[in-house]
Amino acid sequence: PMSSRRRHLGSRDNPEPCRCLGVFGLSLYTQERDLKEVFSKYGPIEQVQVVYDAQTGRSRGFAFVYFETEEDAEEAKERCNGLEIDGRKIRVDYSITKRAHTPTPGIYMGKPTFPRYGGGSSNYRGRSPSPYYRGHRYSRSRSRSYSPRLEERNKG
DNA sequence: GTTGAGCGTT
Repeated sequence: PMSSRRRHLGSRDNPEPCRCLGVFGLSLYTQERDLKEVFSKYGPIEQVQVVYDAQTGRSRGFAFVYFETEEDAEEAKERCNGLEIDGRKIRVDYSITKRAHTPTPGIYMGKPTFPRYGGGSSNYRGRSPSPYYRGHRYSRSRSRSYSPRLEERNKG
C-alpha cells in the first residue's frame, strides 16, 4: 500500500530538486560567464558548466549551473525558466544527471548534435572544421551578446 | 552568426 506521493524521481519529467540546474535551449554564443551573471542573481554559484561539442568546440546549446544551496537553485529555476538570452528561450530544470561521465580515453562517445563540416558538403572539403583547428582568431572577449550596454548602444 | 531538441565524457 503506497499511499505516499513519493515519486521515483530521476526522469527528466520529474527531476528531483538538487543544486544542479540544467539549462537548455541556449544560444551557441552564450557562454558560461553570461549564465553566471544571470543565475548568480538568485544565489551564490559554485560553477557553471557549458557543454561544448568535442568535435567542433562549440556550445551544444545547454549548460549546467551548480548552486551552493538547493533553495537558490529552486528559485533560479523558476526565475530563469523561459528567460530569453541571446534571442533564445532557455529552459531550466533540475539536472537529472549528476556530473560528467568518467573521463574515458579516446574520443567523444556522445551523439553529434550539430552538422559537421566535410561530412556531406563538398564545399568544405579541405577546409577547417572549426576555428579551433587553425590559428583562427578566437577572442575570449566575444561576450558582447549579453550585455546591458548593448541595449544602450542600439538606442539612438 | 544556422535552423534546434536537448542531460554533461576538457
